[in-house]
Amino acid sequence: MRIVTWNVNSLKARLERVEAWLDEARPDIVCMQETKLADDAFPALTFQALGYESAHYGQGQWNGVAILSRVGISDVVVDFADGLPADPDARIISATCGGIRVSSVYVPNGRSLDNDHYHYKLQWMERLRNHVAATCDPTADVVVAGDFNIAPDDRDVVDPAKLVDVTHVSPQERAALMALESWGFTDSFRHFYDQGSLYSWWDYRAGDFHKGNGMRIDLILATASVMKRATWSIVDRNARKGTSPSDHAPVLLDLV
DNA sequence: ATGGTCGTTGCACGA
Repeated sequence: MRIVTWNVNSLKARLERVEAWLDEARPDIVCMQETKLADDAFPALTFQALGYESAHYGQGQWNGVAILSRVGISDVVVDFADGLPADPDARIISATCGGIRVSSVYVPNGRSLDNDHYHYKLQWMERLRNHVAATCDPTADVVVAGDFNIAPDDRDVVDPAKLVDVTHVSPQERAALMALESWGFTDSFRHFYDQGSLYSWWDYRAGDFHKGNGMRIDLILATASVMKRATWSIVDRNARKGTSPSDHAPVLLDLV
């Protein structure tokens, strides 16, 4: 079974490339972020023709998350299931696919450390942990995959010394991610590669991709029972090349 | 040399 997370940065702008990539990589479960579509604009029939059932939670214009599955999709939950007031943004959708409880998440960017959006980001991460703890068992098959907008540690950036007092690397953000992982998750890519220099996002500007100036912020978190089945993980940076790419590359995790 | 590009929308803003 192949599980993928990919921030497509507008499915409307990216559909042709997404279709071509799905045909090539043949994933079984795809967690997608930043579809930037309303639910009635989501191209479910296009994915159906490629063999995928799907569930989408969008608002149009910004955000928007989806799950595609070739191994069934049931018990779809949009937003957090914690009884608190709904998140104003469409940033999380969960479903059961092939026996795995899967969530596709688009963690808030944070913008800057002195921005209200940064506090929203930290609160969102805490709420994500509570959501997982309330709805899942750490001994079960659970995957939370998506754009976390957090580089877990200094191996996940090019030059840590240049990243002081900025989002994605602050101790508070990293602690929030560690708190989520401590519930029972492994950063599956890191399980297979303990070196750095393999990133999942590169700014469109300044030729960052070609300079290798990226960050690893797209993660597939998996519980122990899923990790026992894991055989390899990779970032497909080829998907970041060529005409009209997303600024993120897909991350893959294969299970037996 | 400290910018630079995208995607949205609408004549800026978010990432």
